[in-house]
Amino acid sequence: MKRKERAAETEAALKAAAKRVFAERGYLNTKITDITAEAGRAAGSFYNHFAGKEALLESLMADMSAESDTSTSAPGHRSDFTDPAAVREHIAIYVRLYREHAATMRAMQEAALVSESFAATLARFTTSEMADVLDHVTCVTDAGRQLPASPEVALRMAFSLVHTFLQTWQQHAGASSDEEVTETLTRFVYRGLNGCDY
Amino acid sequence: MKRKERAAETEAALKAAAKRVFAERGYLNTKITDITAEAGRAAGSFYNHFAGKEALLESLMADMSAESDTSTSAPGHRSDFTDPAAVREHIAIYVRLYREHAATMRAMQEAALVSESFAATLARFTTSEMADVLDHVTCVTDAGRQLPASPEVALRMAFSLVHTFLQTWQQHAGASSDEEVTETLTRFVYRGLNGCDY
DNA sequence: TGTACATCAGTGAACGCGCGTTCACTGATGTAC
DNA sequence: TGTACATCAGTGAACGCGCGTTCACTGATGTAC
Repeated sequence: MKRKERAAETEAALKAAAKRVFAERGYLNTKITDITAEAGRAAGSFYNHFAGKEALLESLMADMSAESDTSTSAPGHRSDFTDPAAVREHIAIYVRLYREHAATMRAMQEAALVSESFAATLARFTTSEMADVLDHVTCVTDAGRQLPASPEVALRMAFSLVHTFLQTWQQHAGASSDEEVTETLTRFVYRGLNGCDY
Repeated sequence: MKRKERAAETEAALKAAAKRVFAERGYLNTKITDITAEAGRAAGSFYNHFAGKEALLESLMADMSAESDTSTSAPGHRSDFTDPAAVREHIAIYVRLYREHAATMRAMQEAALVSESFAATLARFTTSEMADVLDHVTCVTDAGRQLPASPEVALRMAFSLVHTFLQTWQQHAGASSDEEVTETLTRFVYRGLNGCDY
């Protein structure tokens, strides 16, 4: 079975190369031959593994989704967003996910701007991520505090804040540590949701 | 001088057509001939007025910048962000600007992803917008309250929150009025900056 | 175990599509005398 | 005011570049007997 191994190796090499190249010059600016060159393979080889650049990105996205599922299903996590630690914990998970998959995130963002179907995929991803924590937000109203909007909208704002901030922050990479970023985001989001500081 | 009039008319028609087409299918997905067709002109006519799609977008961007300058220089506006009305007023201005120039905003966003120079232009625009209100934010610390981060970073978070929210909101267009959107954003931003509700 | 054939991963030159850009042309407007 | 020529905005068919995609070929791995 050396054949399948070899094929799997090449496929992995193409995906890894794609991530590197996407991170460097972006998804839309990347040509198929950029990926194959970075992976050290011939142009034609690409199509033994993917139908096109879109299919490759879908594959990268699937990897990220899978990893996201495992990290959110960690047991015993705090689930009440009136508790600053709970907010911080969830943001930290997201910061880690973003750091690992920054290239895929950026690529998805670009693809979503251009393609309806990628926009839908990305929207589905975000929605599913939000669904996992929606009940954490309703704890705020249960505690007698007032959210800035409906739970769905408030959560969407929190997510877009985290998302955009991580995006701009990782461009000026290494400016600050994960912990600092997490703390800053936690402060703003906690206040926004709860209407008070901690 | 009928010639110059006619040329100016065509140029205006091309810009207006571009805005419509950009809004509908995005900047990157738009071909030169899409714009000329929408404007009811021949393909070749385009190059009498613009060196390319980029130059046209730069022109639209310049229009937006100009308008932004006039609207922020309105006299007698409230400039202390410990006052909810001041926050609301500024957000309202931004909501209006965004509504007017949604197509240009979206186009710039897309162009910035693909081109360094557009990324720089957009960054400059955002920075200059932020500079106009930075002192409003420092009022918060002057009043003895604690910002969630440095004034620059806190303001950047507020901006990206507003920006992203408007972007997703105008996709599901007409879901809510300008006033509602302004109020929702004001709530979240005010809390985030001041650490308390109003 | 050896031989003959089949299958598969990988190669890279070549093909062809899509679209930006050009350019010779037209008709209208402006200018010179 | 009239005539002859110049200039300009606009036209759209055609050209050509860039890049995605194909395909005949190679050498290696697997299979049949």
